[in-house]
Amino acid sequence: MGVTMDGTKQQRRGNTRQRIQDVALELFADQGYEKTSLREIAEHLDVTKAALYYHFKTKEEIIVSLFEDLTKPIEDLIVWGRSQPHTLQTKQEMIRRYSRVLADAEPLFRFMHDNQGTVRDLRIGDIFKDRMRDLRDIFTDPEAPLVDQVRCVSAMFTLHTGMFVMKDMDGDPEERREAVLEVALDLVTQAHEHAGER
Amino acid sequence: MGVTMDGTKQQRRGNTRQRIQDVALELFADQGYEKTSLREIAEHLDVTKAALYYHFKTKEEIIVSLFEDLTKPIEDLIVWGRSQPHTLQTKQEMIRRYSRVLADAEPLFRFMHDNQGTVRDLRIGDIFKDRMRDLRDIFTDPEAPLVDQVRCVSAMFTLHTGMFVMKDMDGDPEERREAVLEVALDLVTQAHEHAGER
Amino acid sequence: MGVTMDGTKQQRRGNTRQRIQDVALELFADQGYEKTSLREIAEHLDVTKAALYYHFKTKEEIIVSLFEDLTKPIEDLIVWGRSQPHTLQTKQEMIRRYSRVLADAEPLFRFMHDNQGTVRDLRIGDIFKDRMRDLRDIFTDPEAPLVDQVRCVSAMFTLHTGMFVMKDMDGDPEERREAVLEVALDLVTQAHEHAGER
Amino acid sequence: MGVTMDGTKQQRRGNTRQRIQDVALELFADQGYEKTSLREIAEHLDVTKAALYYHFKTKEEIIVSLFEDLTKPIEDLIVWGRSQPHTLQTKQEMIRRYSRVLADAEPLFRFMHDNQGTVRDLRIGDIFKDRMRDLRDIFTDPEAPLVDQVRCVSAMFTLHTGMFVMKDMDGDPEERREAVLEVALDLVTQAHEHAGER
DNA sequence: GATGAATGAGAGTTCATTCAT
DNA sequence: CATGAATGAACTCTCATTCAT
Repeated sequence: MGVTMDGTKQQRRGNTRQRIQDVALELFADQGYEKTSLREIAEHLDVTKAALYYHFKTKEEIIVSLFEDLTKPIEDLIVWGRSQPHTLQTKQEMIRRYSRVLADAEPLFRFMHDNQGTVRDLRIGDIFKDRMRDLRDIFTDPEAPLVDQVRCVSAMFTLHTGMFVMKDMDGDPEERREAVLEVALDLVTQAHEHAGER
Repeated sequence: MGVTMDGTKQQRRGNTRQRIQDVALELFADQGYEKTSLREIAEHLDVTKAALYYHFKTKEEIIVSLFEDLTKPIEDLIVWGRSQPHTLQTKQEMIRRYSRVLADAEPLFRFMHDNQGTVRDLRIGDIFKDRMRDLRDIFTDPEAPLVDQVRCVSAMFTLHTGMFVMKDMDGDPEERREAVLEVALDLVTQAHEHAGER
Repeated sequence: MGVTMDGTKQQRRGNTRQRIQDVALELFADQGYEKTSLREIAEHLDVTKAALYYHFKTKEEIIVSLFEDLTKPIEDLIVWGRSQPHTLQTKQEMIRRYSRVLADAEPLFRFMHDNQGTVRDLRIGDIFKDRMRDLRDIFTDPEAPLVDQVRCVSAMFTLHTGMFVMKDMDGDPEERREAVLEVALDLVTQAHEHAGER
Repeated sequence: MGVTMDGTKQQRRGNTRQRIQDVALELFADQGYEKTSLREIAEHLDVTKAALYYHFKTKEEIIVSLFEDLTKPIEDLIVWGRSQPHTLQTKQEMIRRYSRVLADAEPLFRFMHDNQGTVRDLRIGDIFKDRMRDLRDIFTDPEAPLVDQVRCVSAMFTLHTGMFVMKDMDGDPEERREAVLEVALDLVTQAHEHAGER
């Protein structure tokens, strides 16, 4: 129950779980997982810590739930990628879609990027690693030369870098996004071309 | 003091500071900064926590000292880069040297990579950011098209990714290192070529 | 409500109170009173904690209710004992009946035995103490020498010990029960004989 | 540092560990292990909770340390018992000594008696069980009839009961102690006599 | 050059209990 | 007859830090 202007308590229409997730994600992304305490999350929501435990069994479960809810689009992307022919077009489209996925769940991926060490220790670490590998396996031909495999991985991580590290570069964000995308597309294209030459 | 064969304690003539740094770096790189407690460091050294405070004023100072001691090569690289003409050769040589620098202080850079969020909050965050910017400014012509600037940044981060993320890829490490280097070199070369076309 | 084969919930026509008692006793006896949480009880029953509060006002009331329901036989035994002449036969028969009572409500008495400190703080502590005193007063003649009073108390507690402590002794349980009973009977007999000698 | 009459702080001459044990034992014996919080112990000592953790790694370690420090006499008794011939005299002397041991470390054994369930879960549970078995093996001849074995165990537990349960009986404590001892001695004597008859 | 002893702040977690629905 | 949502108080435990010796 919250407090209204006249001091009475107010119904929370069962959206508390969602609100916890929202606040937690914001704080996790801003300050990191370990530096964000449950007290802090609770205070932001005007709830007691115990309330958090009604909705989530542990602190880790909060981040796991966020991960599970927000990485659905990546799973979808993997499914889609697997259903397509392994052409250059497909790979380019994958890069474009992946770029969009990252942008849509920016806070989560910013969190993952800034806390790679922490994430690895959490239960989501392995899952995330698997997803990354799945994506890579769609981009790269395991028979391809190592250098082309690297190019593809580099394309993926260029998107990450573009989102989370180049924030301080000049130019407006949208322009930068396009430039990053172009470089990533170039990388997969080059990787593919060599394949054709073989 | 350590324990010798006859059970007596042994002098560690003044190298304790160094030993603290060594152990701390190992633990920070393995477990992260916040998940490594001073108690843990002290135990690994068979010393009390208070002893750490004799050598370092705070926990943060330990990592700062590591950073300062170990990033000298990057400073040198920047100085060198600035003293050279802005040719493609220079940039390629920079990439090669940077790659070596990363490899030589692998634990520190692995730590920085895995704990980007934490690092940002620490005092070293700004310093590191400045270094990265300095490097970038040597690689990229601020007048160059955005996409080429991105390419150069991407080259640098490809080296990072190659060191800390692609560990699970097949192939032996040395081969992988070379492949990564090749991709990075390609990226700066492309960035440069376009510049020439203008 | 439970789950039937077609997935719908099933009536538990008013026996929930009973089921709570059953599960609670089992858990209390196994883990102790304080180490058993209401959450745990509720989960075992596939019911919410709040449901427990519909049937019992507090956690303590659960154990009180168990105690009241299950120690009726002891009350009966006391009533019977008082109605009999204070002969040796009576005392021996009391021992036999007491032994049976303990065996019949084994989990409760095991709980009481293992948690004597806790029980003392609970509301049932005093009640139980009174019952024990009542029993003792039937066994022992307050005029009898102290040593004989001790013998009678010892007889009673030998039965307890026999049930809850000697579980790890060799021999099959039934044999052991009889041996324990024989020792207890001996003790009251000796107490009585001395009385005769006076 | 403590507070003196004039409000200044006072040295604690390194006896804090001992003081923690003393206070903890008193509270554990009075209220039980789980119902005694570390906050409570700390407050009694005018120290912070963290100070307790300087001296003991966990709450359980406090009780373990008490157990280890205070049950040495039982170990000694076992050693002594094993070195003696298995005569009636030995057994009787064992009973007498055991009675004294219990009296000397009364608070610890009162705690053990009142919290048998808790003790079982703690690390000391198994150790204690072993000690009891060792004692039993000295008292009882494994070849003896079951009923005589029971008599011996009963003798031991009569001593316990005498110390911790019969407190509310009339008569002065010393008289009661003697009466209890007499009953226990009788029990082992009877057990032994039967053996002779075989 | 280092230790022993302690602190204050705070962490995550669990508990019995309440109450509107 | 029972649930969903929440609370407040307590818990054990850990941390970086301090300081007299």
